[in-house]
Amino acid sequence: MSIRQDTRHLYLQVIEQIKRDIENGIYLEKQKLPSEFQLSKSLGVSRATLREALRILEEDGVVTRRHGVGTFVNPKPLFTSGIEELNSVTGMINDSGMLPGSQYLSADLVEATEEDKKRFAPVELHNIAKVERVRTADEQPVVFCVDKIPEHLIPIDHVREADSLFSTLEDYTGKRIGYAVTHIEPIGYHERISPILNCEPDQALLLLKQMHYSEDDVPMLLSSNYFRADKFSFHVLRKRV
Amino acid sequence: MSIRQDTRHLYLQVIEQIKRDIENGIYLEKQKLPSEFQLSKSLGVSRATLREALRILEEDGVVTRRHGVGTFVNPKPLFTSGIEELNSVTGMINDSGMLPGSQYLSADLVEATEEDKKRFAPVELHNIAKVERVRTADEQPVVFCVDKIPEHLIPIDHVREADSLFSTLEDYTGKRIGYAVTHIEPIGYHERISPILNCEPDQALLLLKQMHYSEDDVPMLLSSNYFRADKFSFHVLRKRV
DNA sequence: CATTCTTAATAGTCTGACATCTGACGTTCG
DNA sequence: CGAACGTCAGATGTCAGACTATTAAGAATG
Repeated sequence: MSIRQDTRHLYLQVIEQIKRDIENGIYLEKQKLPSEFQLSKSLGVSRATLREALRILEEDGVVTRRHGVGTFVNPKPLFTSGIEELNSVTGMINDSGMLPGSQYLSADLVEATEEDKKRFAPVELHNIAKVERVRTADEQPVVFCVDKIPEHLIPIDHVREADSLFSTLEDYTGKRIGYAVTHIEPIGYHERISPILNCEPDQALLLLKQMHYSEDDVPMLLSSNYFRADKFSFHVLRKRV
Repeated sequence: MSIRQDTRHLYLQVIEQIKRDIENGIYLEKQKLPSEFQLSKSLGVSRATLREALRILEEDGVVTRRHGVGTFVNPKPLFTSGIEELNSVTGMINDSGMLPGSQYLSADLVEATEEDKKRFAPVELHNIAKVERVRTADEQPVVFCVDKIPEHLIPIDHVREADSLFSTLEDYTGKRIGYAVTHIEPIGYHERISPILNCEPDQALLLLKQMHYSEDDVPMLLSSNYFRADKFSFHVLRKRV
């Protein structure tokens, strides 16, 4: 038994607790939450702290607050797991109820190109591990992946054994991947990749070229994923600003 | 002189004020903001209110807060105007410093398909205006658009004259488009559209199929935009959840 | 010189109070 | 009877001040 299980800030824990409670059906959609006074008592935090948590939840669209009325649980988003939610390819295949797999085409230590260096800046790098894989769902090839990882982050031997590069990288470095800047590009036909994915000539691919960063903004992984558009569909909630 | 200029909640005004100050260079990138105590004094609000504002700014990635150290202005938006920011095609072309234009191919009142009805649900519709246009930037064709608008929202005559369907629709209905659910799809070669956009056979297109909603969630416009991928680039900040 | 201690500054949290808004109910008056 | 108004309770919004936890940097120590 540790003295202190959770050293993170209180308001973050409160956010998670409330999200959990909504998830678990303790607070129902469209229903009013207990008043701030009651909630702060039952959560064991001050009203000020609770309010910071509720602000964020409101900002995230989880709840709606109305002055003089109360705080209400928003109906579930219809549009979850859009493209703005970052997930590993393994995770995406898992989520669709299929069995993820990998076929290694190559895994080499190569010299970083100028573009690589620019992308990974300000981290200095000379050699990078370049991994080419075909990702499969129920044995069928669906994604072609080119991943580049700075040499010092993970030994190349580990890379070869990994099924999910994502979690291997996280386990090994102890850092969690927090976000990725992703460029979206359509590919009509790719001389090399399309045949590998068993694509008909008219089957287009969607290329997501992503620079992954740790939660503290350290560049960790540059990957180019070519998705068969008939196997994956992406959507996004675009908001007017 | 009104009794009261701004009836919105204080913390919202504080957020805007701080954003303005950052915009205007009063607070510089990477620099530390004044302490919460000082800031609350200079803004004339309580520390609690200021903190709610700072929380949101942190959540939005505008600032970073470090316990015991201070609040810092984040270096800035490498990632602005990603795909999650909804903008009309006219707006996008404008933003890139080019002259937007439209070429009408057709504008007819047609019967809604079953799929249309499903998309626009729960609004009931029978006939919809279907508009096909080629959007140009500096006279060059860059986007092919198919827009569908429920008949009752806007007379078809108005549609034909409109350069920006987006703003015409907003002006006419008095409702502002708030967001759009967008499906992302790569198109390799389109028999009809590719030639219209003067595309080489290997030039892929990016199709954004969007259902636009007003701020109060009323479906207003269904549009399919085929972008020349060499003329537009989209990116998105994907966050781990 | 390296390590530890002290201290100042700052964000995090708590308490209790008052202000303002909303919705519901009851009263008044035409 | 019905519409307008008044009142009130309960909720979120805002405030002031105090205390805690964390960090960084300088001082003291070995």
